[in-house]
Amino acid sequence: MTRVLIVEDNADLAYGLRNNLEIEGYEVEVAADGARGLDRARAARPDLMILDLMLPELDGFRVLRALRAEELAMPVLILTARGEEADKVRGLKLGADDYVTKPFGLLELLARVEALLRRNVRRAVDAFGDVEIDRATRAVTRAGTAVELAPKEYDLLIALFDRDGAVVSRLDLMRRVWGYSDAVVTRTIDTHVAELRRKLEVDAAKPRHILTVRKVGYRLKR
Amino acid sequence: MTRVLIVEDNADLAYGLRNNLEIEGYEVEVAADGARGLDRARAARPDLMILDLMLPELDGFRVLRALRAEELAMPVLILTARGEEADKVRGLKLGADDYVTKPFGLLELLARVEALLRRNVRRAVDAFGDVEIDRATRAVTRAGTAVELAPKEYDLLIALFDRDGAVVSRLDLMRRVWGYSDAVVTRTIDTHVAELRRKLEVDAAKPRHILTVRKVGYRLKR
DNA sequence: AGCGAAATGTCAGGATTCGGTCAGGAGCGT
DNA sequence: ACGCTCCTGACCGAATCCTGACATTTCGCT
Repeated sequence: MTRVLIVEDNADLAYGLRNNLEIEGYEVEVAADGARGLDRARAARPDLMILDLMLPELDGFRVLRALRAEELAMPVLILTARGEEADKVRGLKLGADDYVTKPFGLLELLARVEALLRRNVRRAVDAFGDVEIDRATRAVTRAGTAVELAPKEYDLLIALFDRDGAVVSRLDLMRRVWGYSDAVVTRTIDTHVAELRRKLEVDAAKPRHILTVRKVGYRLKR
Repeated sequence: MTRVLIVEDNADLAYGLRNNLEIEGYEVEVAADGARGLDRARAARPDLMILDLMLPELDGFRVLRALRAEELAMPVLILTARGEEADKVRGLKLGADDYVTKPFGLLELLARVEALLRRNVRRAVDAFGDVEIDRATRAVTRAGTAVELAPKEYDLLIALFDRDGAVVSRLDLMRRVWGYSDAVVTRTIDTHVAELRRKLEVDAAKPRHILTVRKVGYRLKR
């Protein structure tokens, strides 16, 4: 499910957007000011953010800057007021991916949202080593032969894969895969990692892709 | 220039549709009631009609019947209210070519408009395995012999088919087939899938096309 | 190098969740 | 009233998941 975060203080506009995006099949969350938007971006890691630049208190520019400083890399579509050419340019310089000028046509906005997501979505088939992942069907193959992954295993694999080789902390894994907000002390994560290694590594005892980072978490080396 | 006639009494909705269709490059005309719609269909001979079924006075069904009686053969896309299964089926029987359930997503509507206009040129028959789907008549055959599908079953099949082999989540199915916006906890989807398998699979216990993706939904493998 | 604590790996059974199946009943059109 | 369709809740088996005990590894410290 593709998740979209709308950061917009105008409740009516936000409501309209939410409705239409939901009808298109997105999972939508709305934040009414910049601070909350930033919080939700950190916590929920949406796939796309729609950001009004004109916000009370913490304005859109600062939200953008903070986002990029924290390396939250989701595409951002900014909403600018008509004629504010300078805002638009400044927004794009700060790392926005596209802009829409208010008042905008719904269709235009939806088209841009789709375009951004499509551009951002990795190729339909991801791969590392001799493992291939087909996200459309949730099918995984190793050296060409199908590997049956249980749901949690697949989710875990994706969570690791999407971080592009960077370490994913246990807490992050708990959040992304298990939906918990706090760390868990059991061996749950390790067990699933072990299972993944068994199924995807040539030698599970000497993993070459699914690596342990002691005291932190795991990472997936391509 | 492709011309579209919208027959819709809700002025706001008609306005929104007109705008978006015009942006897409169609020439659009709006009629606010059935009688006027019929007049314009006769006089302007549009390439496609978008017809709300719920109209004051002369309702959509009568417009449809009159159209077909006069052998005005342009494709007709009907707008039905959520849950009005019967209306939809009745409309299709009266010669409508496709339907969209309100509230609908613009992108979905545009996609269907395009599909209808395209189909007008060459009528497509979809197929997977030994199953064939004729969208114009909602008829399905397996190994050449007709299979009777209930409306929900057909809609479900189409929802799966249109995703081109990708997984369709339960939530998506709920939205696309049932028009709900939130997940439902009952066995509704599963029973209908079971029925589809019974009717379309060689061995329903070992489905080769309609596949379960645990924790997510179903997918249709061609 | 040797030690110990902490972190991670391993494993197996028991608990849980999920999907398949079914029958009953409501709703609706004929 | 009848038949068709659809929804629902209960039941069941199987897949999946979690857990806690134990083994092993890692790493800082002496």
